[in-house]
Amino acid sequence: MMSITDILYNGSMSRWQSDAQQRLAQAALTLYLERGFERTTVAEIAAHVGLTERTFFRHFSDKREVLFGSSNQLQALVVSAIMQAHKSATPIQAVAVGLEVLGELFAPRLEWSRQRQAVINQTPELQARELTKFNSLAHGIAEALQQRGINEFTASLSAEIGIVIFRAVFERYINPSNQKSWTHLLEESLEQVKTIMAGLNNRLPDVVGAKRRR
Amino acid sequence: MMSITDILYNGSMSRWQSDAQQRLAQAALTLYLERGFERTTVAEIAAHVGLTERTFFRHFSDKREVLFGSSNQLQALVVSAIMQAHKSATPIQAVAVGLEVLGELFAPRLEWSRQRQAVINQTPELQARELTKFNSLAHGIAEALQQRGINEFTASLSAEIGIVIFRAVFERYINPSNQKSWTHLLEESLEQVKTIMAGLNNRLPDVVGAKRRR
DNA sequence: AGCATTGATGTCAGTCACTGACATAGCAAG
DNA sequence: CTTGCTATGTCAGTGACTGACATCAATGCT
Repeated sequence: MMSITDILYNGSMSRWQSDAQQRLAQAALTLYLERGFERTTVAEIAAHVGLTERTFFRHFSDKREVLFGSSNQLQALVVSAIMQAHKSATPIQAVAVGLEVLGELFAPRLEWSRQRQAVINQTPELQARELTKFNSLAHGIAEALQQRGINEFTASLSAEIGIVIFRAVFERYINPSNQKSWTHLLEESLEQVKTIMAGLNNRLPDVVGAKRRR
Repeated sequence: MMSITDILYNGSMSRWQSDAQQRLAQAALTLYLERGFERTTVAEIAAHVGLTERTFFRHFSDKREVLFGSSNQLQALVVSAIMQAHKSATPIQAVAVGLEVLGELFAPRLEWSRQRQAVINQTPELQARELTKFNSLAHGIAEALQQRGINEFTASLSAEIGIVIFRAVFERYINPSNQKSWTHLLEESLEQVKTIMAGLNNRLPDVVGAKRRR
């Protein structure tokens, strides 16, 4: 069974020039915070660590991607947890198990996560990239659920609900005034979504039905 | 009370050169379908309707945005319907009402919607833009729900669940093999999400709990 | 009719993200 | 010491997007 560190560890550490990648990512975050994303040029980032624009693009496909290196690891973690969830777990329970393990991922990097999120929240281009990462994560989760024998429709709906919940939990977890644990916030959000959907049963004096009957 | 056509009608029609915008959008979709998004240049699109690259950018902020002109109207429609939903409707019912009216929007434009979606599905850049539109729509819905007196947490969760459901419905509605009505697909998806969330109650032989107790 | 105004468009020069082709240099293994 | 691999540099180029300024036709006012 893979441990968290197994999954997180980047196996292929080339011996020279150990961490151009890391240094570029750090410099990028710093500059994005100082000058803003749009007002910092890739050449600047590279120069700040003694490298060239061209080298930056050999490490990151994109000016945006430099902030999203960890999302692959995140996805691997969630998927792995979901596949190991108890066989009798329902789809939403499996997703919950997958999301719960992320608490251990963010706890140590709280301050970094806040800075990163501050930049993203100021930059539409980065928000768009974040959304595509979430979308990719949803697909990964849906796939994992299908391997648990769940049909595609249920799997993708469950996965996307998982993302909705993840985003809600993360936003509140990151908030400086938050006191609650990751797991606690997760349970609250799950419960809230369940409650919301139970609201489907409410009898209406017919407004929806009115159109349907036409 | 505003009608659909009231909302959709673009009030400020300048009399000259009435539809450079429309013609650019049409040419763009056509070219994106033929050559693919990345292999068509903005200059080409403009040239195809006898205009200049610079003029394109006066009508659309972006090479992508040319495919998303109708999303503002869509958002206005949904929001308007939600605000007019019966007072006793639960949050998810209000959202359902909002989504239902979209059936009338897509039915007449089915073929166009399919072509547009075909291009988007082939182009990551456009998928990202689509996700930001959905995100914006979610914010609009959440705001509308808050104006109905719903707290922010419930409102934004309901709104994002609404988006998840919308995407599921739309994807199936667009599918050439689909026979079901928009409303029918909507009801199915709502019911499915409710069922999924009900799966939270399943008693587990403890896998989730195991970690929590540690 | 004549003239000033306004809004849509054109022209031009420039910035910056990103790419392909080719060159260099350090370290490793034989 | 030579051969090879890999990270990096250099350079030229494309295409999205912007700002500044010019043009031109339709409008409205006199």
